[in-house]
Amino acid sequence: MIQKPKGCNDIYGREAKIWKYVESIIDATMEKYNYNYIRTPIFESTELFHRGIGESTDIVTKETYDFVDRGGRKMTLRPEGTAGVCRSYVENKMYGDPNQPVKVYYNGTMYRYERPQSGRDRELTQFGMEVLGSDDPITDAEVISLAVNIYKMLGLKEIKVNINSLGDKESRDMYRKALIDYFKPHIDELCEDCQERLDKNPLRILDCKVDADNPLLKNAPKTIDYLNEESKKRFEQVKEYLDILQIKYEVNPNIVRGLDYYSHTVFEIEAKVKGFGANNVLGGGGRYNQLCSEIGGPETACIGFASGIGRLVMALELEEVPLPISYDVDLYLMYVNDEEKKYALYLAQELRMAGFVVETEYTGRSLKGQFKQADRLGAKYLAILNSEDLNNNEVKIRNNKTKEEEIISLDVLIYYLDEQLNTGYEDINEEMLKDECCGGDGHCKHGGECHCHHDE
RNA sequence: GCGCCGUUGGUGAAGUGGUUAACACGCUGGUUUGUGGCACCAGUAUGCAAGGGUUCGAUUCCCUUACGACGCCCCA
Repeated sequence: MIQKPKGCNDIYGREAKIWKYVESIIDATMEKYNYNYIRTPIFESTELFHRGIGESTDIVTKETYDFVDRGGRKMTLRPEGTAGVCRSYVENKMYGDPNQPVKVYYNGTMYRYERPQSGRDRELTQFGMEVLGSDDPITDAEVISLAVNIYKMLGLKEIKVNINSLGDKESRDMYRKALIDYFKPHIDELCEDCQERLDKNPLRILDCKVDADNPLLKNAPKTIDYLNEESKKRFEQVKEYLDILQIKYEVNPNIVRGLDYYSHTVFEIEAKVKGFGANNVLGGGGRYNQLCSEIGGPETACIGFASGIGRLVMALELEEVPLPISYDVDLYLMYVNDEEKKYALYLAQELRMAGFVVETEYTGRSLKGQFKQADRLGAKYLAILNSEDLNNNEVKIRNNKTKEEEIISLDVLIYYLDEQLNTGYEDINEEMLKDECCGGDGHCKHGGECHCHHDE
């Protein structure tokens, strides 16, 4: 049997419905913040990622999907979205547009050659946004709050925002040196991995799982102490703006982010949901003021954020967030003989064009089988086509909830269904409101007694 | 790149070195000449991930590969 590639997924059924819903919320929220949708290629010149991400980590050397095309060009499936957006900004000379900063968002698949585990696949879908062309801390705050608000709009409650500042390049280099000086005399007290990290990536030591409880880490120099005056002031402003927006955050000096291109603000948003595996970060981002110039453009101050949709969907499921997803069909058309079948085919089209969700029979089931199928589909109404009725220009309609049947004239069928189904929808909406009316504590926001049904 | 555990039908799964691979759900048909969801009856894997090995004989033991799950490294 032909299997899908390792670490890739087929998204279908209920899960696919959730994805579409999540993406619709992302689109709607981005539009409100006036971020414009951007699509860039799924593969780019290998060089873009090498120069953009930096050569220092394992990432570029062994964790990308590289290939040579038929023309001998070195290509790489994009492992992230930021580099492509920056390339596009530079190549299309968007920096020349008087309308600065340029605010864009994307949503697409990324490819990383890694060993799959919980919350980590080889093909993943990320959405993200970038603000290019402003160094004002107000953009840092906007990006962070936009990210948080998308999660909130989706109904996620258990999220935590961690922020930190790496300062400018000068601050960052000083800090890196201070860390190495601090850990070097104590190298034997660190785990094997950390001993290797010391020279390669000392900031990562702070994030080590093995040494997490080592007092050495708690007393290690903090990024914030190594910020120069300007960087410090900048960070304070970001925090002030976040306070104004009432975004809760925690300053976490261990948030370092792995890539070379980050400076100043960096942040991660965690899902604090039970059942998440080792990878519980929904998304993260930060400021990258050097990237555009590194790939050949003008120096451009930028900040961005990216988030994996797979993990997001996982969080929504684990948190059991109620989602407005409908599986039900309005009407299921049943028939037995060929004459009825032809009419069902015709009628289904008419009703669909009139705006109803209509299903009919495709596999020649018995009438009994069709009743069962209608239930599986959650059909609200059944139309039981009968040659005799049809000859009288009528059709038998059954309310599949009350089991009541009525003979309806075909001339008024659309009107009849519209009336019936509209009341049905109102019922559903009222039920949904009830579920959300209190926070689970029994005190109804609308005043009065709470009639919500809570499992606990 | 490293480690650990898995892979039996449409689904959940039991099981064994040896003629017919449990059980349940589902599905299809019948009892019910066009109104089911209950009940009863019947049908439903030429096969136990793939390849190789050990063996008289392997789904069952061993090896390799693929994929899945979880963790490490890394984390964009």
